Amino acid sequence: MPESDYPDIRGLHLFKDMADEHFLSLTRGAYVQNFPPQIELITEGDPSDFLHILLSGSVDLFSTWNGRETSMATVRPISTFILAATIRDAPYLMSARTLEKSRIALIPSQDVRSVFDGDNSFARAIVTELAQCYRSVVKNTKDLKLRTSLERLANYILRQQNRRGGASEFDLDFEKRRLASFLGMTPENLSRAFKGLQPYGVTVNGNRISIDNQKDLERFAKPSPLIDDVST
Amino acid sequence: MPESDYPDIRGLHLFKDMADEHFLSLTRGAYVQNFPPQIELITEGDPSDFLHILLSGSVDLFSTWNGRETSMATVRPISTFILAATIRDAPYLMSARTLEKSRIALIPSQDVRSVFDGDNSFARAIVTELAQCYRSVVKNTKDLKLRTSLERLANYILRQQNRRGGASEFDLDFEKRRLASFLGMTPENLSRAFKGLQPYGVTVNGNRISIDNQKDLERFAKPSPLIDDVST
DNA sequence: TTAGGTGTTTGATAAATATCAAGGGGATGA
DNA sequence: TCATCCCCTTGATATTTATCAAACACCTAA
Repeated sequence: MPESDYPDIRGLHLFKDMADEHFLSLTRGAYVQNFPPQIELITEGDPSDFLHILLSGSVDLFSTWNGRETSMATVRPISTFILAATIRDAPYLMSARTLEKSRIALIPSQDVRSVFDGDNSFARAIVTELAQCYRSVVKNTKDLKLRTSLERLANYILRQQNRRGGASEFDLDFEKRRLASFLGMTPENLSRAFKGLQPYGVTVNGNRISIDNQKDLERFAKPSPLIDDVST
Repeated sequence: MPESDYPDIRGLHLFKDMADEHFLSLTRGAYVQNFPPQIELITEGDPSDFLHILLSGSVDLFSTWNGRETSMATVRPISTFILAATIRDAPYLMSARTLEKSRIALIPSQDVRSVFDGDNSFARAIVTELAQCYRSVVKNTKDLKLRTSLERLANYILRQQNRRGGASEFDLDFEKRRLASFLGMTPENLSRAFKGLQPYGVTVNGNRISIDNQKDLERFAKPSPLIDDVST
């Protein structure tokens, strides 16, 4: 693994407080690779040989069953993915594919587990990270079970807006059909859902979303910190 | 906290390997309480003051939004709940209510966090537990997004059957309307879904489920270890 | 510039799911 | 024993969501 990648990884909350020697023993066995778009990095059900760290690009986590497929999450740099499987030495529950050209560090899961046994601040960082991941998935379940697809879309738009500091116009950062899959609907219905938000002041032009009437949209979407806040 | 409760709690994976002195400092501040049925123990959004451990009885974790409510999980003894919120010192994402008369140990979250900082085997046990919880929720999301309600019910029945060692007849262990909510459907539709499984050899009589044609049901349900296995 | 290809949108229709209203059945308590 | 309550079921209907087919828009490469 090239030393130039060290700072990025070291800066992650997960690795920030651990002892230098342990960090080194993680990076010793690690390697970094560049992948083209649309490469399947991980297939669900496979043993979790590596903890993955996305350094640049983006990765889609998805799952399949009985010929159907659904997008579970999008990973953006710089963050790890498939941490829980690594920790439990259990098979991956989700598959992963690159969405664009991506640079990814791979740390042997075995190394992660043994350093985790020997380095307490690393173990603690993992706990915090996992608790965060857990809470994200719980929020997602609430979103799915308590809201209609129109409400999910409305709240998604508000969350995106928040991520961009509240701008009233912004571009969707991925394909609509993947957004549809992530929101648990078909592309056709996403298209209709965008229209269904017009009465609340949402205009769509290609990938560009404008929120013309913030208040109306919020009144409809009823965002809740216990579902929509990213951090807590 | 009465000493008679120590062994049960100490036996949990979470507390098994920790130092005696740390276990004592957890139990010192803890107390045990008996609750009648239908008591709301926790309200989502509240600060996570206590880690809860269910010693006997059963507890429903549920969430609400905009006047709607959905059951997220059922907790059975002996296990903890609301671990992630405790760790992150973040508000509860789910509410909890007793389903029957329940005995619950309450450990101040502050104590959990400080022991967690000082006891490595405790920290590691928490990681393992959290990773497990995370994976459960991911499986649940896959179940929700990839399956129709009929398929979810069919797989639920097979999972229950597994939990009871494969018996071809068993009783549902909770109200159908809560099962419906857990599976993400209305009580009316659950009722119809049970009928919809008759062609696959499922008979329902009150709370009693019989699987008359295991093969047929499995062929329809297509259970997958990556969604339906409890352990991995 | 044009021809394909891919992703999106639209319309028509079908399927799945929810809602509303009424009826049934078992438990509980007077 | 009967009345009451609560839950579950059933039927009719409405809403939501998916599917299928076709048109459209945009991009890329010849």
